[in-house]
Amino acid sequence: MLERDEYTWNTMVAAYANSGRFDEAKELFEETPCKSSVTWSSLISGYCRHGRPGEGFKFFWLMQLDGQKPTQFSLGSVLRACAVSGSLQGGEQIHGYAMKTNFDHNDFVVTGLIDMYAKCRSISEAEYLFAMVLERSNHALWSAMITGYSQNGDAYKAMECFKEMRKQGIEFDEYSLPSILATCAAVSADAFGAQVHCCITRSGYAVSAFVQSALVDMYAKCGDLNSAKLVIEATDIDGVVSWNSMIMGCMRQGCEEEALYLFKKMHGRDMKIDDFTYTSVLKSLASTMDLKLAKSVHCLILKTRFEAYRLVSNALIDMYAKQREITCACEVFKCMLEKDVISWTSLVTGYAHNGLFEEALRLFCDMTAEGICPDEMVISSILSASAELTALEFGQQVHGIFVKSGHAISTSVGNSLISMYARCGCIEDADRVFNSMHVAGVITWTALIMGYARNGKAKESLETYNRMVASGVKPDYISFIGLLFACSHACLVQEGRMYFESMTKTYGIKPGPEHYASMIDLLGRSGKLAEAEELLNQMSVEPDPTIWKALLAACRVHKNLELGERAARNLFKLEPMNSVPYVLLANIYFASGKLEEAAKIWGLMKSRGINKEPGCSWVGINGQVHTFVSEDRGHPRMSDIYSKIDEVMRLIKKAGYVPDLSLALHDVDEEGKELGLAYHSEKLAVAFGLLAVPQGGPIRIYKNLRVCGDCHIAMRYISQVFSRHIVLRDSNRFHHFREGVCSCGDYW
DNA sequence: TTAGGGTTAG
Repeated sequence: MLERDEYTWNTMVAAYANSGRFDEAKELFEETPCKSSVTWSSLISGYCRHGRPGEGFKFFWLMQLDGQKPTQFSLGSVLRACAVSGSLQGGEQIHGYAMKTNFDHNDFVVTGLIDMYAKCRSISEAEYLFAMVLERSNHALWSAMITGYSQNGDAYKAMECFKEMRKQGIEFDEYSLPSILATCAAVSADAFGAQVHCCITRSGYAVSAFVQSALVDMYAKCGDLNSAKLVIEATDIDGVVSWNSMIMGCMRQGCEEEALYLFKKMHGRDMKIDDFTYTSVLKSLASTMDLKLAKSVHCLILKTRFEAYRLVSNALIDMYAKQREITCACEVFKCMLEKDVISWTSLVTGYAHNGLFEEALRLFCDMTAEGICPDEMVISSILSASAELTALEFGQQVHGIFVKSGHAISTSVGNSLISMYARCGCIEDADRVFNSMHVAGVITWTALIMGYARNGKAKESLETYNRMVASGVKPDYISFIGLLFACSHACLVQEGRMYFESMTKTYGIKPGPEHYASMIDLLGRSGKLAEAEELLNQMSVEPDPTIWKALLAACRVHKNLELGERAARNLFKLEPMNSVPYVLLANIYFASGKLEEAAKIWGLMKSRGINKEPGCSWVGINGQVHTFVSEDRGHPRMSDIYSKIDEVMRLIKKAGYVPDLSLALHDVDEEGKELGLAYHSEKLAVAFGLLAVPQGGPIRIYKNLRVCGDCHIAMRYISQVFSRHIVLRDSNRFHHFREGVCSCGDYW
């Protein structure tokens, strides 16, 4: 064997270690006859660069045991390893050792320390070290500090630091530029970014791929796609990062087609395509609904083995779920070897997006059982699914899990909690969450406005709106849905008209179908059918089914046959299989004495094979749902329930309740009618609630259809006679019965 | 011969 000098041994160890061939590097290292600090540093640096901080650390301490003194090289390497792996503890240990060995004033080591502290989220430590440096003539030192501020989300300080660096006559370089541009991108500081761009053009750094991609990303994030494109076209560099940023930028601006075109162009040019490219492309595909293209991109991902990247697979799950291909989403999820919280979140949200709320809840349980700690995204998502199912107990448990996780309640979790509690009829809890939040944005306020409206508290809803405006938060499209909903459910005609007008006049928001539906409901039910019709005729878009339904319901109350017929005919066209317009129209005929016409509608309904959805009420107790239909005999405690109903009827009649026999079936005698009413699903549910819910607790009943008028009266009496808070959520709204009074004021 | 700071993504 040829004699090698120390120089050659070291070069060889470094070459193997730096290319990640650790077995060979270690073997050579062992064979090296006189190991110097350079030999050690070469091996340590290799481990630290290649994401193996544990081994880097091990050899660093072995080096000291071997009697070698640390150098700026070995210290720099282990600090980098700590920074990359986020190991603050390890970094602090090295900091202590650097002080002991008098390296704490070495430029290389201090830069490494600043970088390590900043990346370990201890920006004040980094700031302190930076302040302690007397002679700051070093690029890297400034660069580390600027990046530190930037990555810790302090854009202002990053920009100030950049300006101060320039003031002190230190030139920027290709390292400090991408950081400052990323800061501009994060806060959309396009004016500052453009100034930096001018400096770049003059300096010649525009040819650096790092600088170019940071510039493209800055413009793309600030929404200036043209400038971003010009930056790409200005040089011959075909950097994958620049293209990725461009694709993301197009996607964010809603130009998915353009994003996909760029991807095809990359593919056609045989450019490098990476995991970032695929995640951005999949995100674009999620909103295009182009399943064919989606599948071919999926094939490409499989062919190039990019499904091994968790973020790519997560994006695939999300994309398929949004394209309503939940089976494909499940397949991708199942094939993943290592799932993270985002993988689970994507599928949980995907289920909810496809209306599979029970599956979403089940998957969330599987996730916690697997020991995955839920983050705020999945918490928000699962709270919405719980709200959809009015699964209060589940929502409460999720709230508990989140509190236990020790995370502070973020705005998105807070908003979801308010909405969940309000939609489950617990408006007091919604209000409590609202008051505990430090930041209330328009979504937070709107959740509470809508919550009060749903729960029959129109006054509080309007008050909340006024408080929001007074606090300087501008209402949005959805705020007005809540507000007008509140007005319509409390018959506040004056207020409704005023808010509806202010929507366009003060805030420039064009009313949508939801706003019209509330207004027409409000005007119609308060008997102003002509005004309702006028508003309907003014609409610039075609009225949707909700609007016609509101009008038809109003026509039923006010017995307006002509308008009712118009509304019903429109509904027959728009929703041919919906039984509601048939039933309502038949009722209008019936009430106007046109029995033949009524019978015709019933016949029409039958001949078209449309069935009236059977009324059904349910009560959830200890995680179990108890469902009742009218005259149900299927519940295991039926005899107790029927005895309780007899008792209830006896007691509430004594208190003044008179059954409304007009709401009973028409073809039975008086006694039969009364009994029929007594065994409506709502009454069976409340009787069960009285038996099963301990005194003092609210009885929560859910009904798939609107509550029957007689049951509504009975609930009022029951709440008084039995001193119970009864919460009844029907298909339309919440009714809170307390001491003989309903929150809806009997207007519903 | 060994070393410090940089861009894109739910």
